[in-house]
Amino acid sequence: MNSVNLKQLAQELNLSVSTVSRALRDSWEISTPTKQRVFDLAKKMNFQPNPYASSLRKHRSRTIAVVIPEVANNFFALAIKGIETVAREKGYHVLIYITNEDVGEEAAIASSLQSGRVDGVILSLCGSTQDTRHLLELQQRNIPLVFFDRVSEGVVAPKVMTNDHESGFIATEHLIKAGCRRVAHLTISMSLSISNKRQQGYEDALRRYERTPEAGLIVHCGNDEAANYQLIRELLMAENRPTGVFASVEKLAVQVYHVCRELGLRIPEDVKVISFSNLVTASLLNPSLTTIAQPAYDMGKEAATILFRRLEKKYIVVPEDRVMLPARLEVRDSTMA
Amino acid sequence: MNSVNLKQLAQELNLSVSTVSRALRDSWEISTPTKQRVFDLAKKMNFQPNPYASSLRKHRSRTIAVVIPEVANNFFALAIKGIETVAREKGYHVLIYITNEDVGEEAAIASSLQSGRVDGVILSLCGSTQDTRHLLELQQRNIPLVFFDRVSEGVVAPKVMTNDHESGFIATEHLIKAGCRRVAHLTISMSLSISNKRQQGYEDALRRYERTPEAGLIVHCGNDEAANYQLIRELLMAENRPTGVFASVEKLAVQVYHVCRELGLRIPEDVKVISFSNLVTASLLNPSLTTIAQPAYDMGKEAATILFRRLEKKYIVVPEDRVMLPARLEVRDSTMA
DNA sequence: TTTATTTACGGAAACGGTTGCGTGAATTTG
DNA sequence: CAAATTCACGCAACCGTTTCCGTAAATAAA
Repeated sequence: MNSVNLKQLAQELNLSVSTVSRALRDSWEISTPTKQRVFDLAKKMNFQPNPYASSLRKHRSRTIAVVIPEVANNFFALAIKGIETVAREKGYHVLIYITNEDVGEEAAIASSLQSGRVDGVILSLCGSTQDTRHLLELQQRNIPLVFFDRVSEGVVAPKVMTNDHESGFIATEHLIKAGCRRVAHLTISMSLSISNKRQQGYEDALRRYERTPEAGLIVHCGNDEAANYQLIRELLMAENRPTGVFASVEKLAVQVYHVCRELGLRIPEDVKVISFSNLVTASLLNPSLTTIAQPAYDMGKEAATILFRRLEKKYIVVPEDRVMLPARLEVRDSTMA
Repeated sequence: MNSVNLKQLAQELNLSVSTVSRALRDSWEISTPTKQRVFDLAKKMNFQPNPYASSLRKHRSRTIAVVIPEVANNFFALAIKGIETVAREKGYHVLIYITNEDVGEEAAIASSLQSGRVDGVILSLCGSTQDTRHLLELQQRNIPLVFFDRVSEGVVAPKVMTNDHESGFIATEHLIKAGCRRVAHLTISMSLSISNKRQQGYEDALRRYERTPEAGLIVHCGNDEAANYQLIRELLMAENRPTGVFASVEKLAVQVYHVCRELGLRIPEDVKVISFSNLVTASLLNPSLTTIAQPAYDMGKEAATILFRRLEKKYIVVPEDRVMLPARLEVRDSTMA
């Protein structure tokens, strides 16, 4: 283990432990020459203060938790990168937890975070979360919580999100203007606020262009890839199949591509496709995919920044910040007229 | 903060702190009825033991660090998922650190991990790492280290890797058999062992088919996307340009696609492309990309499993495990004859 | 019945920093 | 020159758990 500690430094320098501690924290109470001696020896012995002793005494761990539904997804990966960047800048450490879209796991993780292990939590809900008691309990323990992307409307906490309603509207409008008469929407959750907003945007766009939303054109997908494939397959095999598909997440767009390939449907001639996505290869797909790209990296940075603001200046109490970053429509071949 | 602690439980129950502590750990020294009383109250008061107090006392944090060069990359994202899965199963927590392919950051992170913050480290080197003193220092502090994918040959530690030499050979052979006379290799590092092995496999395949490796056909790329693009552009604009390209990482293959698009080169007619890659969209690219796919998720799980074996049973000392998981060749249109 | 052992628990010392308080010496102020 | 500050540092309590001992009572062995 790490055996060099304050006591050893103190002994070596004929100083008290407290003096060494203060010197290392550059306290004004310690004379410059003494500080220098301490710094030098600490460096020479490669002293690393035990973070757990410090955390125990100070009730601050300089550690945050990031809880996300999945990681093998460019959006969340970029968000993590943004969070980690800000965190390391601020001298914080980042614990990562993956819920695998399972509320049970999410609740278990949240519960374990009540121990004081982290100073704050950045979280993106899993698709099935309805009951948010586990998150309220976190807050009751005075552990600040910041949502990003998949936020909870029921929990009062800062939220970093994109303009989902507007984006849903734009995506749908884009398909309509490209000539689609029947536009379908693939969604992942009935409870997630972002899903509902995107769907609302979709429906509003339909009405704006004098179409009636049809239940059959809204497909609720889940976490089972094979089942999703079947749902999409049925959608596209129907006689009055849609000529445009708006996917709320990229994995569903990928499935649409596969289904079209199987059914011999041409994109964009037979079916036009648009999707929320941060795929780096969107422009290289066959055909290239029109996307609504979210500023994932910036969202991560923003969420982290808000959290650290709360952690470091407690006197600023902003119970419900809402940061809305714009998503970008990137038009490509999959929606060509 | 979390205010319910052992002392409060003890007071409430008219027991000593030590008894409550033992009861919660289900010690045989405590009678069954007492244990039950303790359990009940702990549950009722939602007691969560302070992990830092415990870590301080036990010199074990039940936390590991994962250090990777980047996260917005399906390979590393899947590896993290594998690691996190095993870790949570074992009751461990996962700290994540991203080096951004910068040795300086890697060294700083390794140095900070000497504090005892983590019980072990899982690491994938960054491309520029040559000096590994910062890793040796970790080991001197008795912090177990496990490499995955980008391993260091100079450091004695368990390594989870793929058959890079063989894969490099197979990839090159595949291009040759598809009819490529001149095969280029795009690599990311001159020091990384996996890069060297892949390149060695490439060169051995060339010799096996009676070709001489040419320096001009081996392109050393870096971290600057634009610079890489230019390098690849020059390669493919040369009069005696290669008819086959073997990319050692997927981001370079993506660049090849973009360059070909700009130059009007057809894949696979003019240039055939194969790449190490875990892209989910490989089959949907235009044209679909032939890949060497690494079992990223399993590599993460394996690395974590080895680490925990070390952490939990110290008496089994296996200084240098080497686990070699096979990569899979997935033939697609980008290498069609 | 006496002695040895087991049972079930309490006391207190760690773990390694942090910090409130105290103090002698040096310096400044009146 | 006396009094008030300031300076530079040490002492010891504290954070919450764990664990080494110790011990009274209960039980078992002799």
